[in-house]
Amino acid sequence: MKYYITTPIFYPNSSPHIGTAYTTVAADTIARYHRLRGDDVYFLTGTDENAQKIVRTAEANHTDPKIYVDGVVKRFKELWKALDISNDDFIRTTEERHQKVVQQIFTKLYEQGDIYKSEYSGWYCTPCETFWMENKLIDGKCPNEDCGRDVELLKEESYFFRLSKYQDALLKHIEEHPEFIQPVSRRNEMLRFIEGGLEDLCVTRTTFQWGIKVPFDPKHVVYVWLDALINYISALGYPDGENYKRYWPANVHLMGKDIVRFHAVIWPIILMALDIPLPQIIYGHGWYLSKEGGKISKSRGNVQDSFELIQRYGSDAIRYFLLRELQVGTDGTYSEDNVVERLNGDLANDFGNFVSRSLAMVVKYREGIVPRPGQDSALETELKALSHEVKEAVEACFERFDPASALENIWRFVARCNKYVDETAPWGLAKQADQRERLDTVLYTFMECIRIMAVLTAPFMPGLPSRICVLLGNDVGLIRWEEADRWGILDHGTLVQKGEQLFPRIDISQYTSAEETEKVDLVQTKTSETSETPELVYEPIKDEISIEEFSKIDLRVAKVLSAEKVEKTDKLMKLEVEVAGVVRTVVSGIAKHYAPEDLVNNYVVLVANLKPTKLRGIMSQGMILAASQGEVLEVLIVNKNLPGGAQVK
RNA sequence: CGCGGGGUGGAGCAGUGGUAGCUCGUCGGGCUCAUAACCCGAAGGUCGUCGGUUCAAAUCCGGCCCCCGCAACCA
Repeated sequence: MKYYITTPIFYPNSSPHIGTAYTTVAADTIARYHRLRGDDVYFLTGTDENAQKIVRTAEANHTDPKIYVDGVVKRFKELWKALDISNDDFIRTTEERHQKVVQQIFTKLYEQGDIYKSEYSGWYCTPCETFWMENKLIDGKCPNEDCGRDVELLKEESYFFRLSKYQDALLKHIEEHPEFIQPVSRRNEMLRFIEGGLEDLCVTRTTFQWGIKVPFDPKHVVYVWLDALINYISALGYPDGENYKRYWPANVHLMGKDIVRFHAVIWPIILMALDIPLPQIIYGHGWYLSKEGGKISKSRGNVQDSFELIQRYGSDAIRYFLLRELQVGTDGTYSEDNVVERLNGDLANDFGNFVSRSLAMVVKYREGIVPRPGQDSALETELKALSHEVKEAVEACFERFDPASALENIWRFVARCNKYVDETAPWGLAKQADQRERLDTVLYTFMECIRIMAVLTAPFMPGLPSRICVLLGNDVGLIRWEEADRWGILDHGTLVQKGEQLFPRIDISQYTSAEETEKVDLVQTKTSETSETPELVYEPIKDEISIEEFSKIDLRVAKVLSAEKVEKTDKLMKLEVEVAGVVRTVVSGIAKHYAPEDLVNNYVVLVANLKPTKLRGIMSQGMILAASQGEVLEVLIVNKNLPGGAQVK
């Protein structure tokens, strides 16, 4: 059976953090599982490089987009290698093999009328240099209070993809294939979204050049999704490639829940328009959130360097944690404490310790030679039945894309093995001469338990099998999925060794101090190392300006008369300030950091001559100065009793 | 009323009509092969809240409160 599995292609606008690694680790585990079962697996991942955001980030780093992207892509590949990701291919959307296919498909869709040229239009106010949506206009004039002048309809030429034409066909497909979008919560969401009506999608831009050009109209660049989604077939060599014929349609596209919409709407419609079979399953998993409940992201300052984590705990442990902790379909909590808890509890105490103690006994009581087993007792029979039950449960979990439950089941077996040690008490048997055969059976069973544990965990922790095989007499052929519930596989007479601990326990106190010193390191490296780190912590210093240019900005002290949160927004606060004897309304994005009463009667710094603008329907006349870095924000407050209106220079 | 997810013993989570379960933590005991690991036992929950359906509700229906993500929004 062929099995084609993909991850999304990632935006290389910064290095991947541990949350984004989940999709790839999960896909890798599924891919490895299918390979172990003998399937003909193709596993694809890659990077989505044709985005405007990339250009901006590159500019901020004073470098060429291509050079910048090459650097980040290298980091991605290194990370996947560090995490033992076994992808068969890595596609970059800047590669010719991809661009060629996108252009070909674009042309085809255009020729058959599914893509058409039209205009992307908006009302433009020349003095304000602003586009306005039709519904924002006041009496057909510029809504800017100080302006109110006529606006003109300006158009940007654009190509559109006829999503609407395929809406019904798509709905029909989703309804007829309940497994198409998973889990069900995502499916329901998508059904509701599509039923709400699809609008044709704008698929080109003329305002920037970085990207794939429309072959017959090169001033247009293909825009985001139409380009990105096609990677799933361009990587296979569509339309004539061997791999395309062999692997398409995909068995599953795995992704985070945020991009299910594009995969469940735009992608199937592209394929329908091209008369290509649709992928079988689109699976949207949840996310890792930080302990505080927020998203893991750089702007929140809770991102930890993935390489650092892998180096500290090992790829297998990190993979185990990621796969074990996130419950299917919902969001999970990430924190380093949890990683250590899982590592110590599940991997060191349960798994690693069982391996140690059982090998130690074979070495101690039988000189490391695996004995020939005698008659089974009820205990062995029960253990064997459990291995069968667990194997089947794990297989069912893989069918449902549920690695967390799969591991939970495997650990039922691990726990049972530890209990078996207690029940059989080999140290007692060793003291009784007439229990020699019984001890042989028990010790042999131990070794088989280790082998089975290695087989079951192989897809999740790919570093483990080879390490365990070394302990069990160096036979690399021991890892066969179909033998996960068969017994009597390991030859008696095999010489085993104690070896090193598979998962040494982590000392919590040692690790916390390590984290603190690392923070100091980070600050130091971030300041010295500027070009190396793609994740810029500081905005680059802007270009020089003259004193004349600076003097155009009129900064004034302003007294806050009143403040209130703007309804239905998270960040906005509406302030009444007094400056130079005039009362002004200012809207500011500080509501997350200040309560209204914290600001009233304080003197703040106002950019007094900034062009007013409307925010959530409220006209804001100026801007309050505030310093911010990551999560922290502080409004500049003037303490001496300066009158509202005093100049700031 | 923009869309969606969630509120279950101290913590993190399972559990879609019939004695409320898992992991960690806590307390007590056992064992000594092992990585102060392993095994057994115990304490601890009005399953957010109010109302409804039912012989029976964590589970189904309705109202409300709270948390989170997306979207919007940082002049």
